[in-house]
Amino acid sequence: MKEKFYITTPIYYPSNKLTIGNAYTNIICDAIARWNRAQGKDVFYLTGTDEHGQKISQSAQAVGKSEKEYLDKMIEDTKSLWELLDISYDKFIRTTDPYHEKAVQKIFTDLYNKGYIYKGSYKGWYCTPCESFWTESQLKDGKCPDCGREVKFQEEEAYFFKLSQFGDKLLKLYETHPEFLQPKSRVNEMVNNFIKPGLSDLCVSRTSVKWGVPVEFDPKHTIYVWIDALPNYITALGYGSEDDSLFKKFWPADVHMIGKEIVRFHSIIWPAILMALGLELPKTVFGHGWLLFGGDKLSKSKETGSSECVDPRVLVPAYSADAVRYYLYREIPFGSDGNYSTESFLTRFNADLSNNYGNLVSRTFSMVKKYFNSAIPHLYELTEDDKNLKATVDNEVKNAFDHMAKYDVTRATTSIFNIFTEANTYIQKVQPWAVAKEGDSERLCTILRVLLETIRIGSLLFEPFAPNAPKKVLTALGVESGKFANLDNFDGLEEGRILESVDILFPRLDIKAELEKLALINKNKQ
RNA sequence: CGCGGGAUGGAGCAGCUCGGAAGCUCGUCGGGCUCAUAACCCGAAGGUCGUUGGUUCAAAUCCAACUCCCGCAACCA
Repeated sequence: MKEKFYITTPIYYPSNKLTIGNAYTNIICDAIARWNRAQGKDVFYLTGTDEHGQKISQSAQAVGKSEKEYLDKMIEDTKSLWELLDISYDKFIRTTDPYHEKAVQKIFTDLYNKGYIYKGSYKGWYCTPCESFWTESQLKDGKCPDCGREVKFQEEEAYFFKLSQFGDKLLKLYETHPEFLQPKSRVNEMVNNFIKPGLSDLCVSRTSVKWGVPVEFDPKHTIYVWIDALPNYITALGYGSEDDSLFKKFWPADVHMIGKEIVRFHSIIWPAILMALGLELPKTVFGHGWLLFGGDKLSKSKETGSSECVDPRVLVPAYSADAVRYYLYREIPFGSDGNYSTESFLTRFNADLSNNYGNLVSRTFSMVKKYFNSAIPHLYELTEDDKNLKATVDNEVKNAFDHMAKYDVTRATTSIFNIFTEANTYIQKVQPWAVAKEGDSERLCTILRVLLETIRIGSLLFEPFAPNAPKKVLTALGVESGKFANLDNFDGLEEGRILESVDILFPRLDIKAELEKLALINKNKQ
């Protein structure tokens, strides 16, 4: 049986248009999903949206629509964004999908029957216009942190999940499974901030919020976000429905990829819920860092006001999904926060994609055309130079695999590009044009074959990150894309086959002109 | 004393777990090549590794104190 691989993104809250920050998570997951598929694994890649709660109702009202109408439009936008970025998800879950709502009710009832949920009362500071409860510490100068108006202390009936029982079990989980929560530095944060001070029980229902899933046995309550949103990872697989074959096949998840701000929910609340349900825990929860803009965190409101144009809906049509994706993998150190800047995006585009990879393909193909009428030449005996290049390729292939096993897309892409850099250096060293002048045809054959094979291997490895340009190259080479094969040898091409010509993959950019262009677009948007 | 992360040549970063002649990318300057997308290759300049003190034959790396920046504190990826 094929090895399975289950990867998830968070489900996004569509109270606003998604930003490049949300897209970052999906872009990372996409490379990991494609990488695993290329290895022949049976991959399930899940993404979706979290569609309940007060804010959705408010956002819908603001534009004079029903929740359903509002959401359908937002979900359409979200899906088109994923399409734009070539996100190859296998399933898109909406928490308003009927099968999810049913399963969530079952889970809630199940937890109640098992004694993990009890009825109590929720006390807090209530802001009437916002219809929201706030804790003491959330208040800003004793007023509502959202609207700044007066709040009053209120009490309402609510159901609670016995989170407080799980402190020790969670500590033990972190201890015995250090790979559960990554990067490691996040473990201390959780333990010191939340577990050590003692976990309190979690409020899991509301009577004041109408837009939500009703509690089966007490319908004036709606199920609050925790038990509604987090279980999407299992309901998407059919848990709690008639057909749970996918659940049996894919659960537990290999990795929940999330942003660091929701680490707490995924490393404390979610495993506690799973333990209570008696289910297996995900193998890894990975809290990646954020994109920073001039050192600031991106927020939805800041995006338009920023001097940077970071809207993927603008960047992708102008520079390709490959470029936007590659930039994020390469420039943002995986796991940590990283700075996004338009200038460094454009610089990387030129330096890595045009000059290094694109030009390598271009110069090699042009020589094969010029010297051999585009027929893939024979590989004769390797010289020292050839063997050195081969050694580098072998080594970087291995590195790329090691890094991807840890989901480190930054180091993986770095390794892959080392291959292209090394190939460019090799060309300069062996000077095929000089060999051609000397008339040493055998040597020339070998040099170009070595280069084509190196390009083949590099392109195969690069394809999960940038699904378009490498595929063009592989197609031109007559190699099946999306499938790792012959990565350890120079025997993956069909001798004599005629290379198809390839257009310029990444046309070099005039950075100054592009910056001006983007600034103008950004200005008009405001 | 709330918790956590960071401070390394002009810019962005790696190295710090297991101390031993400071590295990468971009930029700048000089040279080479001519197959290629004015691309590619080689070389050079540029850093008292936040501050102070300690351990050591030896510290960016370990220890202590301090300064500055950033994030989190029950749902902004």
